Amino acid sequence: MSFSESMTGMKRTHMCTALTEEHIDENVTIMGWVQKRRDLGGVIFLDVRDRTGLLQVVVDISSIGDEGFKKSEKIRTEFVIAVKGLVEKRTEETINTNLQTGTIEVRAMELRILSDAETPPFQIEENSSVREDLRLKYRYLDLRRPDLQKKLMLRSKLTEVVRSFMSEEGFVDLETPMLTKSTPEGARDYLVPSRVNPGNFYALPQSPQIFKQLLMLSGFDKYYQIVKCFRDEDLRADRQPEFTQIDIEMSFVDEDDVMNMNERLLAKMFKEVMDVDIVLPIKRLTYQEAMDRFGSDKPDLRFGMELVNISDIVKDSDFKVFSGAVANGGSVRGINAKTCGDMPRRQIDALGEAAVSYGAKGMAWIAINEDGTYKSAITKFLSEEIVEAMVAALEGQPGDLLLFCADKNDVVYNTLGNLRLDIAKRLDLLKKDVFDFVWVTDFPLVEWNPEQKRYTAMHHMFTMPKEEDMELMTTDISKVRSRAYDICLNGNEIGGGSLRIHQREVQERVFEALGFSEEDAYDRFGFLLDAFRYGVPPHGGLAYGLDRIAMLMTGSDSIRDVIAFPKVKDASCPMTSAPGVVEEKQLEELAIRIDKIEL
RNA sequence: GGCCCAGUGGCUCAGUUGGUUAGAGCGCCGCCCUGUCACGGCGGAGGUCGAGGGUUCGAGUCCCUUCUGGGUCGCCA
Repeated sequence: MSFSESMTGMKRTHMCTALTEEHIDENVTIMGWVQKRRDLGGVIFLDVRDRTGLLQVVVDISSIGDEGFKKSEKIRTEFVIAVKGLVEKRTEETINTNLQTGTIEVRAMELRILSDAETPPFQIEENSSVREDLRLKYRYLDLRRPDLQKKLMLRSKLTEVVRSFMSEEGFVDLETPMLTKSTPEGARDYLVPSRVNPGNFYALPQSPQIFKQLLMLSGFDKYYQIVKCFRDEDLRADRQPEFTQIDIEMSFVDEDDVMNMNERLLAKMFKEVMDVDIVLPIKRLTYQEAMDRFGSDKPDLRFGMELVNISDIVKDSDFKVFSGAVANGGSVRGINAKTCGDMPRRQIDALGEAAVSYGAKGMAWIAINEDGTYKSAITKFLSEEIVEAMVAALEGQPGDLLLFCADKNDVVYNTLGNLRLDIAKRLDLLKKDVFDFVWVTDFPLVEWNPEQKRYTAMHHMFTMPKEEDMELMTTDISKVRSRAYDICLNGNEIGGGSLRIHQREVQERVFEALGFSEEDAYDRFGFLLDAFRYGVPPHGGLAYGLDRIAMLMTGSDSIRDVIAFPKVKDASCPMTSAPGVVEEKQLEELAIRIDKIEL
């Protein structure tokens, strides 16, 4: 039986933790949820919770009267109550140092139950260890937990800082369409059927890329938008099908202009939200350097363990795994897992299995015993001289574990780059309170897509090639570098951007190089190419993954923790059960027939 | 789509080589208690061990299938 009283005649005067010793002897009215009740028989203590925190209410029969006390005895966890009462100082012995408001309490003079509540399916408490699927089914209860509230409020603070900074810098906040045109390149689109154009579909934007470029062409000069974007791809801890970008575009700028402005933005974000000082300018690595040293285009610079190329040392050895890889145009590289020399064989084998999952055929290793001798399955294939040179190249010391991978370069990078992270995690080198930024620049313009057997844009098709590489466009496009840049934080890509092509003929050359006929290009991007006839400012920009930044700021392991209502692995929502089937009538109106449903 | 991990009262977990009636803590319900704040005391309810099938004299435990969730590879311009 539901039970509730009217709020009429009561007005909240303070949030729970707004009350301090300065309010002693004041009459106040507080409202919130009952976190905990401690019924001692003749006196009842209630911890009342709102988004600011907890406050203790004392219900005493001498203050509240018979009827009020009787009512209070019915109060249970998560009831919503209003309390009119007197702020009192606690005696020395009854101070609770664990509570922000622990030196005071409110003596209830009048109490109303605004809403009763069933016992929740899990306890509402900080740092819950409840299974996430249950938490997400009852997300509205999960969101009552202080840690999640803090994270979402930090996110709100973050967007507030961004908006104020962008506004001060003269950026214009402009909205772009959510119902737009599908662009088959890149990620899969979410499609929206059109009722008035049967058989036609909108796509939800993967990013406002083309629109923001057109806004530059229109003369808005500086644009930004905090905007939802959609990608119909598989989820990860740091990937949701709908996510939020801080989308930025500027006219008459080069790389340094964009990067400098964004460094100031990042510095302000981290100063005002986290009170963390970022050292400017932020380090820069070229893509090639990032791959060579860290095996990743989003390197984690919080620790060393850099990759070392030992191809020259082993290229003439009799060990075919090594010499063969070099002969085939690949390389042999290693990393030094410091202090891991005593790792049990089973764990080394597990690393080897991980290496295979990263694409390698295997992983070679040399453990250096404390007495300087080696434990290894490969040293017998190599001369003592080569082994010594390998150890020296990796600066191996007694107690170290050296890991090697020999293959094509991209496999070697991927394998060692990931092993480097696995080992760092094991050695607890990934400190969450350290924020190490790096720009990665000079990305290749294109990458080979083995499935489609053609080159596809690495960033996107509007990315400007480097001028000095322009002549390679027709001879060897795989070597063309682009004027693209990513901003990485602790091994996460938190943003990326580029200077855009603003010359129509360059854009057409890129389309052509990517295998688009003029007809295809016009079919898909004709409006953009047309627009380019009418005066285009040189422009460029950047887009941040807001969720990822909030995730890293809050030390969360998943962006689900900084999104109020996230989706789970199969892109469904456990709370609303979206997506769901729709009525036949709706499908008819949209001229859609469901062909097959796999059950 | 592949691989790995998890699923046992409302929640978090334990459960030995397959062997009596499946346990604990928290929560919940009732009674008692006027200074608790992890309140305390006494009593109590609550389980098709995710589901289905199989092996076995006997399955929470072993095997197969499947569902749910998480991680990851592919994928993500």
